[in-house]
Amino acid sequence: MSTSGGVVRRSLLDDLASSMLALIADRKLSAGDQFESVRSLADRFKVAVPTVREALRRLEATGAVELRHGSGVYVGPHIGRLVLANPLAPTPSSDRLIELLQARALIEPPVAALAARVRSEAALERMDKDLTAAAELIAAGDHAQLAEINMDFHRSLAQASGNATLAEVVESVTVVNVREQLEILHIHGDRQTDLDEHRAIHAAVLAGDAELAERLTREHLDGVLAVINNRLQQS
Amino acid sequence: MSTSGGVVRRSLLDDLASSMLALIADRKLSAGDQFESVRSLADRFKVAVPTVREALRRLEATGAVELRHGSGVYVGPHIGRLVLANPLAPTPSSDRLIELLQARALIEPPVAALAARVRSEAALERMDKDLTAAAELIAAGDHAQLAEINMDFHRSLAQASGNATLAEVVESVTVVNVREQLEILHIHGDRQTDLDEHRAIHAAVLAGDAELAERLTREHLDGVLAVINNRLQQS
DNA sequence: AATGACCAAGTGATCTGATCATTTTCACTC
DNA sequence: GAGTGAAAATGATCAGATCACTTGGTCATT
Repeated sequence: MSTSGGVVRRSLLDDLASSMLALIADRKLSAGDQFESVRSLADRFKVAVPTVREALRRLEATGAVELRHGSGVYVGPHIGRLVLANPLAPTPSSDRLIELLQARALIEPPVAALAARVRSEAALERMDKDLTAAAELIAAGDHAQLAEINMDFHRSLAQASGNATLAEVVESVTVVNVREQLEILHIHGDRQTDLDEHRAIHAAVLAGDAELAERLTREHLDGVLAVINNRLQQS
Repeated sequence: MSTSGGVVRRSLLDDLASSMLALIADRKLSAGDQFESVRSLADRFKVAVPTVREALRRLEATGAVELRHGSGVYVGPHIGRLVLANPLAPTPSSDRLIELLQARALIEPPVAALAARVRSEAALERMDKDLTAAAELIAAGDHAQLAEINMDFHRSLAQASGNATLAEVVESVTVVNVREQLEILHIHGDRQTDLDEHRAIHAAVLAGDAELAERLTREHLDGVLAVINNRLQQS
């Protein structure tokens, strides 16, 4: 009896999927590491290749593994996460978009406050990098990239709270589809204002001023929400 | 040219998956509706059965569809959601558990406040039902079921906010694995106290007292967190 | 007429084994 | 030593068959 092979029976595919996760855990693999070939897994678990592939697709759907054509199966970036953005989510309707932003305006300010108290080292540096990158992208006029980086800033801010679950939640609600939706609606806030506000939030967090960080984050998101509400009423 | 068949090429499986989602959307199917048989989908998209199944497994992983042996393929309960609890998440460690509860203590109070302002009809009734059910389960001594219902109460509370995204976030952080973890750690709060606190929150929401609802929810979750911290230090 | 046992069709689950496409490695050439 | 190209490893997809479960209807029993 050991770590591998020989599933215990229950529904084959369920068992396969969890056995493979267990295998990854046993080997202490983490995101990016190579796992094991499809054929080898089929041999190990005594099942056919298509069955293994179904199980892998299930894991792949949530970012637990990645299948790279011609290369192999790798551990995915979202292994072990509790909260996820639905990878199959449709681009949100205007209503859903507003709802999403309201949710962010509710959640992120207290997260910023916590971040100001905790000030997780690595995340602070990441925020700084995000701000630098954003400034460059504004100068270069690359608005698509800028939108990404701005979202990154919010994610870095959440990571500074030191709470991985909160970081996952914020990551999930700063989902990229939103950018597409904003572009469809031709909504663009004042980019320089956004950057300034982000800088102010960063400074507040760095200074450990929780109340200020919370207030600035709330005002920032409420501002974004106001812009969007305005534009939507116009159309 | 029409709604079905004939994918546009990009990576077959990606296309298949999104084509199937598009098909579901076109037919205006919603959770629980029967979709289409695997073989029929294979014919429609001119691909082999195992390929269709891989795509279906991908959709299944996030609750977009369900495959019922001998019966058919059905639309899943999570279709269209933005935020999800990772269905493959491991039972959290003690640290992760505390983190999770801290996240809840941060997020849920403002959600409760919003709920008190919005008071979405259906959700209020659901909260009431949850409370009734909880009282009965306490009497019956069914602690496992009770834990579920208590989580349901928190989800119903979030739904009362009228913001689907917030409801999804709260649903994701009230993930069921936590119950297992609590049982492993032999942590049980005072059940009657929990029920009383839930009732008080419900009353505050019903009365439209946002400040009170927020405060009570915060105290409630901080209390749960305190209990867990105590027990963990003992061991 | 109501009930229950049984059968048959539909459908998902899994297998076998082959072929194509992409990536990676490495020996060979220049 | 650098570039090139074949070969190996590996994922992607196909085809068709068989097993297992669900469901609805038939039919005998009561």
